[in-house]
Amino acid sequence: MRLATWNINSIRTRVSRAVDFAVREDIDVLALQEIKCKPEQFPYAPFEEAGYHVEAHGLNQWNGVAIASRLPITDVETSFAGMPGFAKGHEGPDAPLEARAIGAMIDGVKVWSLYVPNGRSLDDPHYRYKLHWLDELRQATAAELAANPELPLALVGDFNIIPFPEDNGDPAIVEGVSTHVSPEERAAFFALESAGVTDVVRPLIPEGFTYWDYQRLKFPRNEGIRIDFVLGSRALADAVTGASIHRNERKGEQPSDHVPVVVDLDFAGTDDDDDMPMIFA
DNA sequence: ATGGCCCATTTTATGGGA
Repeated sequence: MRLATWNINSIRTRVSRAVDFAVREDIDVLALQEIKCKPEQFPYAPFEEAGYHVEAHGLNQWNGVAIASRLPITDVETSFAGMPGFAKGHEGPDAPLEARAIGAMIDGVKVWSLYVPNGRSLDDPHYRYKLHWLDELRQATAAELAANPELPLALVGDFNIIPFPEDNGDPAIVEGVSTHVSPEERAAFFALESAGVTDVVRPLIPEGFTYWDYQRLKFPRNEGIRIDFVLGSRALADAVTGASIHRNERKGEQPSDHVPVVVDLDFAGTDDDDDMPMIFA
């Protein structure tokens, strides 16, 4: 399986970019974030003509996530257990859920396309929402893997966290001042490791940005940040044979401000049966 | 001079993005 994640920043504006990329790169599963539309507004036809089935989750013009797949999709979910909601002036347990998660089983792999809340500023209610959302994601992930430790599980998407100082090439994002780099956000990101998932791209690609702001010539100056990740359970990580960050997708007409991140998975090479020897051809 | 963008919307302002 060749699995990609991409914050597309409006699928209606960039549908040809998304489909062209998927076809050109031979992607089996494309997880999208920020589709910025409702399911009935999603441009399904170009995907279907290219052989992809799409499951989309969107409630309004904000957020929105989807999974496009050439392989059969089952067990679609549009929120994880405990996922909190948010609305202006409407914090708390009864706040409405946003369209920030869609999960599905695809060829034995559980894939979640995630769009983590931005946080806005350190003193904003949205920041507390972001930390709560991440803590619930950690708990849901831990529970899912406790119930099925051998599950190949992929949490992919825009995490809106810059894990390491070297992932921040944007001088506008300042440690101690800005969101995305606070100790609490980084702790929430690394706490996902305790739930059983790790960044499977980092070992193969130690350096590289996935987002450059549209403003102030950030891309030509290479003042980007690394915030888009593929986190995998042990069974998934053991199957990774390659990874790539598609920096060229930031170029050209009407790019998204994010670029795709791709991982190659080969489960045939994984010996996950303790009683049987590996069979070599 | 130290800024310069882009998206969607019951659009000509506003909310959101990181």
